[in-house]
Amino acid sequence: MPRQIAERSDVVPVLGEIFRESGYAGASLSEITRRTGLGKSSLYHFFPGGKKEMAAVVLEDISNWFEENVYAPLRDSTSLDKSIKAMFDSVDRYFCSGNRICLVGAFALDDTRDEFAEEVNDYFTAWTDALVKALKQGGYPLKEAKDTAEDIVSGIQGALVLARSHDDPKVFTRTLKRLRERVRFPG
Amino acid sequence: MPRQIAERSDVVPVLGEIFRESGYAGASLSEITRRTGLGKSSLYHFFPGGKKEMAAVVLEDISNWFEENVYAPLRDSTSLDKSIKAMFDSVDRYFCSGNRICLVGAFALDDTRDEFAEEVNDYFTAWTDALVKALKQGGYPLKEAKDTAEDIVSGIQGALVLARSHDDPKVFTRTLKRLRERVRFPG
DNA sequence: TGACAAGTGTACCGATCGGTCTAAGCTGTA
DNA sequence: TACAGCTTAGACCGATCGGTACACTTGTCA
Repeated sequence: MPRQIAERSDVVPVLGEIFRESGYAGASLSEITRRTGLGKSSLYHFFPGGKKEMAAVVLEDISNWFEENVYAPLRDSTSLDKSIKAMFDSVDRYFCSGNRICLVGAFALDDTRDEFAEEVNDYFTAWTDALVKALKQGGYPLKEAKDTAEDIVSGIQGALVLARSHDDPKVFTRTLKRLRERVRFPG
Repeated sequence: MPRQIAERSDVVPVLGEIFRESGYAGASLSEITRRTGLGKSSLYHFFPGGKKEMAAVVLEDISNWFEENVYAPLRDSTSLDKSIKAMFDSVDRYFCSGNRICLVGAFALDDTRDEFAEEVNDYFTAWTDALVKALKQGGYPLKEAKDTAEDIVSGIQGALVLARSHDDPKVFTRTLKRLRERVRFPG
C-alpha cells in the first residue's frame, strides 16, 4: 500500500481539533480514522500507545507552540507594553478570536486531568510565571504582578468558556480587550 | 423487589457529581448504576429518556439552585454591597471553595454543548443579566455594569479551570477575593 | 383479599468501543 | 533483481457501550 503521509506530525493538528470538539473520552477511534484518513494500523504504527499517546503528543505540540510564541517572548521582554501586546496578539490568533477553545482547559475539567496532570499543570504554570516575570520587569511589584498574571490567564480561560456557552466569539475579544487595557493602567 | 429510594430527585445530586467527574460522554451507565445504587430498570423507570434526560434534569436542578440562591437575590438587590457579598458567598459555597467545577462550563467546552445549547446559554445569560441589574441599581453606568458583570462571571469560570489544573482550590478563593474587591472600587 | 401501579433484578440486545493481527504493498538501497 | 523495512487495509478480538424486555415483588387502597 502506498505511503500517504510523510510524518506523524502531519496528523497532530487534526487530532487536536478532534479532541477539542469531542473531549478525550468522546473522541472515538472511528472518528479519528475518518478525519485523519489513516487506518487503524497506520494510527497505531505512528502512535503505539493508542489514544493516550495521541493526546499526549497533541499536548506537547501545544506546549511547544506556547513556549515559542507566548512564554519565551514574555520572558525575554524588554518593553512591557510591547511584550504584552505581542502575547495578546498571539493568544487571539491561537484561539481564532474566540472560535476555538483551550484543549488544556477542557482536559482540566473532568477526570482526563488525572491522566495528564503534569502537562496540564505545567501549561498554566509556565504561562503565569512568564507573565509575572514580564510584569515585574515592567515595574510591577511582586504581589501585583502575581495577581495580575493570575487574573489574565484565568480571565482568558473564562472568556473561552463564556464565548462557547453563548456561541458568540465576541465575548472573547471583548474580554481580551479589557485585559489588555488593564495592564496599561496598573493598580 | 423492595423500594429503595423515595424520589427520583434523591439521585440527581449523585448524577451531578458523576457528570462533573467524568463529563457527559465519559459518564457510563455502569458507573451510574454503581454510584446511585439503582439498577438499570429503576434508572430507566425514573429517566425514560436515558442518559440525556439524566443530564437535563441535573442541569435543571442547577438552574433552580442558582435562580433561588444567586439570580433572585441579585435582581431584588437594594444594597449593592450586600447583594454582591451574598452572591460571592453563595458561589463560594456552591463550588466548595474551589474543590468543585462548574458542570455547565464543562458541558460548554466540548460537543456536549450542542445537545444542551439552550440550558448552557441561559445559565450564563441569567447570571450576567442579574449582575448587570444589581450593578446598575448600585450606581454603575450601563457599560461599566456590563463589562464588570462579564468579567466576574468569566473570571469565576476561569478560576475554576485554573484551580483544577493546579489541583489547588486556593487559586479559586484568591480570584474570588479580588473580584469581590473590584466591585467595591468601580472604574 | 384482590387489583393495580410503582419499583426492581437480570438476562439480553445490537452497536461500538479501543486495540491487535496478518498479509500484503510500497520504497530505498544495493 | 532481490531484499529489508516502513506503511497500509481490513478482518478480527473481547469488553463495554446505551438501552430494552420481562418477570417479579412490593406498597397502596379498596
